[in-house]
Amino acid sequence: MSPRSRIPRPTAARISVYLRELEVRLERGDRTVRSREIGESLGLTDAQVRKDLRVLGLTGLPGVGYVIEEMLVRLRGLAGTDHGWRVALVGAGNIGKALMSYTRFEDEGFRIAAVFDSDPEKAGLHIGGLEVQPMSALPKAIEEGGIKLGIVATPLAFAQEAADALVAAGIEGILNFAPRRLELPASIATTEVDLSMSLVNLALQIRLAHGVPIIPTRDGVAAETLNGVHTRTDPDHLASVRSA
Amino acid sequence: MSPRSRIPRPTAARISVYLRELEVRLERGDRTVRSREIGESLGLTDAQVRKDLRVLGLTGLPGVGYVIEEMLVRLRGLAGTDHGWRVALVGAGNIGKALMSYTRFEDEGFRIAAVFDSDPEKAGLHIGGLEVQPMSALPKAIEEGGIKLGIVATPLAFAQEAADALVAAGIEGILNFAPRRLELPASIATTEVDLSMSLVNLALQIRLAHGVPIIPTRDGVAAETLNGVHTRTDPDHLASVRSA
DNA sequence: CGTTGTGAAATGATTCACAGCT
DNA sequence: AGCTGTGAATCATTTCACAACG
Repeated sequence: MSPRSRIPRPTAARISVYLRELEVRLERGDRTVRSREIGESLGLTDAQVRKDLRVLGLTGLPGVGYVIEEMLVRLRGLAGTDHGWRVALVGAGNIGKALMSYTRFEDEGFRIAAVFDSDPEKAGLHIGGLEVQPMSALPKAIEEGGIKLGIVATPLAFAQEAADALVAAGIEGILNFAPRRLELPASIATTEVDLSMSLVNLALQIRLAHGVPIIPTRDGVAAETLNGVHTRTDPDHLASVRSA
Repeated sequence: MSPRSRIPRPTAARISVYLRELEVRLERGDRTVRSREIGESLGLTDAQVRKDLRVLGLTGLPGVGYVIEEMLVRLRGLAGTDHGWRVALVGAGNIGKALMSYTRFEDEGFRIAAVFDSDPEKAGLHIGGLEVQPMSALPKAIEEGGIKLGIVATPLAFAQEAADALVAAGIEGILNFAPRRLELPASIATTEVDLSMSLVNLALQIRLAHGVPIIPTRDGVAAETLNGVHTRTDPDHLASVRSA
């Protein structure tokens, strides 16, 4: 109960990256891996990798490295993807449909267990083995289905309403594809995937790397340039923004 | 030319977040905004917001705040979304199709100008006003179309090949939806959107917030708990991982 | 006035470098 | 002989606190 150890935020943000890297290496037939190898693949120093793994409760064998299978068990245990998460999807539009046929969710320990849409036209539709249900069916389905995660893939205007319905039904976390921040109780976890903003970030990387001129508006002195963010192979979420 | 000022990485990662926040406020009819207001919406301190804005070349009016329109011009100028980016999409599967009908790209200054798929079945298909072209048409279309950004939305097995084709054609940045790191020259910018990993991150937030027991394998002392990452309203990409 | 802009202090994360283990 | 685990040093970012400003 007493929190003795904490996971630094940057470390937490890297867990999913380690997970995917280790899955690739195991698939490839490797049984162990050195911190330097992981670091090279991911653009981190070996010391940083070791520090991360240590704080995640993973320990290696001097002279050898880390046992991949052991790491996977640990990391999947941390994420709970070993015991399987059941997920509710709200929104059966373009993005929703793409998610329904995204087979990789299953591989990583997630199952879309129910799909909802407020459009009566869509209710009843069968897509990818799932029947689209009306929003009225949501509370019961979530409670009885043991569903803990929700995905909001609705149009912008309906996103908050969808989120509210999920929260009211007792969901614990929301993956939000709508291009807005959702108003949520602090106890609900969220991750955002804003497709436009991903492109904006990509464009920014390019502009900043090339050196965009800054004109410090204050005193007349002008035309500095700034280098920034080369960030090859960058991933993830869990950013910058602190808790309330 | 001489880089005098640099943008701290965390600041760079927040630019797109500011951009979206300001768009919402302008739409709502606000003309100015205080650093504290932005901070409250985004979960940052007012001082941090002011520091960020300053390094981005934005300056406010003491006693009043910042002029939203001015900020938008500046930030869009930084991202280059004012002059419009042309984008090539590779992969006309489920995700690709969803992206083709994602109208928001246009609003934010991006236009999908060409779509390619290696599957001859798909070539010739018209989706959302665009004709799916064979991969052989890619180099010419990218060069002649002034296309600088590429999106990889292919199956896993074809992702690297798609990326190679884009790079060979002279693309500057890639938005990657395939669940693997792409092998790319250091000069190419990338942003990853890995849908499964987004869910993993969400699940991790929940588990870590609840306090997951860590058993420090080294000495027998067991069962610590760790609090971590509450991260409400978290966005973006541009992470943790450093450049090579 | 209330809010910006910013040095100085505090916090947090990464890198270094090497002792210790297998 | 090679690689882990980790204190100590460095580097980066955030917070504090307050003078300057419209």
